[in-house]
Amino acid sequence: MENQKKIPKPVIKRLGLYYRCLNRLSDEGIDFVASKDIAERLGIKSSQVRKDLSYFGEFGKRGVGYNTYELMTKLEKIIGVNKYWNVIVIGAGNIGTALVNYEGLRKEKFSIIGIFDADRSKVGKKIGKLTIKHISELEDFFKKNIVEIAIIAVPENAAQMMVEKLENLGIKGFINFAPIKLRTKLPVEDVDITLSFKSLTFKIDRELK
Amino acid sequence: MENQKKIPKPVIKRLGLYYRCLNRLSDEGIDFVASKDIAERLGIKSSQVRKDLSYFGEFGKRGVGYNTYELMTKLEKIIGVNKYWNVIVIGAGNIGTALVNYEGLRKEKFSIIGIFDADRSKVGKKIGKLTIKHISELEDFFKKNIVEIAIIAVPENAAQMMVEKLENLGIKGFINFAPIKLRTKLPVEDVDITLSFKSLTFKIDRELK
DNA sequence: TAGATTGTTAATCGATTAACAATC
DNA sequence: TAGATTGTTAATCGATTAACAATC
Repeated sequence: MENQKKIPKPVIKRLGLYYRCLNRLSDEGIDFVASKDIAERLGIKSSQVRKDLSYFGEFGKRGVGYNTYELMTKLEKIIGVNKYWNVIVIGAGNIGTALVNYEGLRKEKFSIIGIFDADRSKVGKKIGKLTIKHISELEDFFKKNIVEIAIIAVPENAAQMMVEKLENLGIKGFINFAPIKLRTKLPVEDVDITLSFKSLTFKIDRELK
Repeated sequence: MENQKKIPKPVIKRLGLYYRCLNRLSDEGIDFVASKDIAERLGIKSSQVRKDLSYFGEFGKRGVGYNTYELMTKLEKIIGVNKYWNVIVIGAGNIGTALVNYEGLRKEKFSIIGIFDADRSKVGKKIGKLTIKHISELEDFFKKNIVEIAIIAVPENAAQMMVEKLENLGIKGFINFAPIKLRTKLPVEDVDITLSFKSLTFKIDRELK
């Protein structure tokens, strides 16, 4: 229920953290939890937890806290991981291969159902249970499968072209590993581990925390 | 030169983006660049570029812009990637293995010089040019090598213990892949790809950009 | 009831941006 | 000089936090 107020970007990032935290609490057999407890585990303020949740509804009981399982289920729906998402990987290089092998994704409701590469010498090779397909097979693949998310793991110069092709085929969003800003009207999440390393060295040199 | 004013967190994140952008411009043979051009490539405002840079000095020429190579070199020093950093990986699972194989890190001045695991059945196996060592060999390894950064790629329950061990051995900072908040006085950068996926599905469901 | 904790408001804090004098 | 673009100030915008009435 409730307001269609604009959700601040930092809140979106924290939703996943809350969800993860609730999962842990649930595993630990904790049935009720106060915003203060969640905040402590995540190293933030309890008022921030309450404020963030308030964008989506009223999930707590005053004087008591939140029902762990109930809030977890609510967050699951809000984030959209109450169902499996079909994902394809574009680019069977180092990153693409690693992602297909990474079982963590599937656990979090993301199923990689295909991997594609432009290099014909890679086509036909197996990665886990998947066989690398050629880029030219994409169109056909979209006809036979529901594909929602594409992981862009191709070199920089090929990324934008692939994005346009996939947009035309009806993809819904991108996880982008190419070190470039993608031009698209669809949602994109950029991932660049080397940027994290650079933030770290900056902090180390300045003795920041 | 200049002020020891506090650097806003978002600025730290953008430094790497600026550096990357300057690298491209340099490759493209562009000798001078205006803040407007940098901003356009990154999808931000030119005043933000100028303001961000101003925390570290005056690098431009009015009416002209910035000398690409010069600014790149300055940023390199500011970020701290004007030298190589020695990195070890803790945990030879999926993520740890992928990182050792990922040549992108070395290109960005991060050399992985060791990988460690608690599982003795993995010890002795090769990943690229490295041989997996047992956790118990860490102390000795620190005596024989300069180790600055540790990548935590072990399961959640082992992460905090490893952090404390490494802190005692004199590590300077952590890249953390464990889905947990590490308690340490040293700088940490958390990396969690599944969080990016969750932000994406949230946006897809709400038709946000 | 007494104690605890929510949901929300208002105050504070921090980051972004427009605007412009300085100057190449 | 005329035009362009910086570096910086001040205004705006957005996010966090403290505080507290509501209520379990």
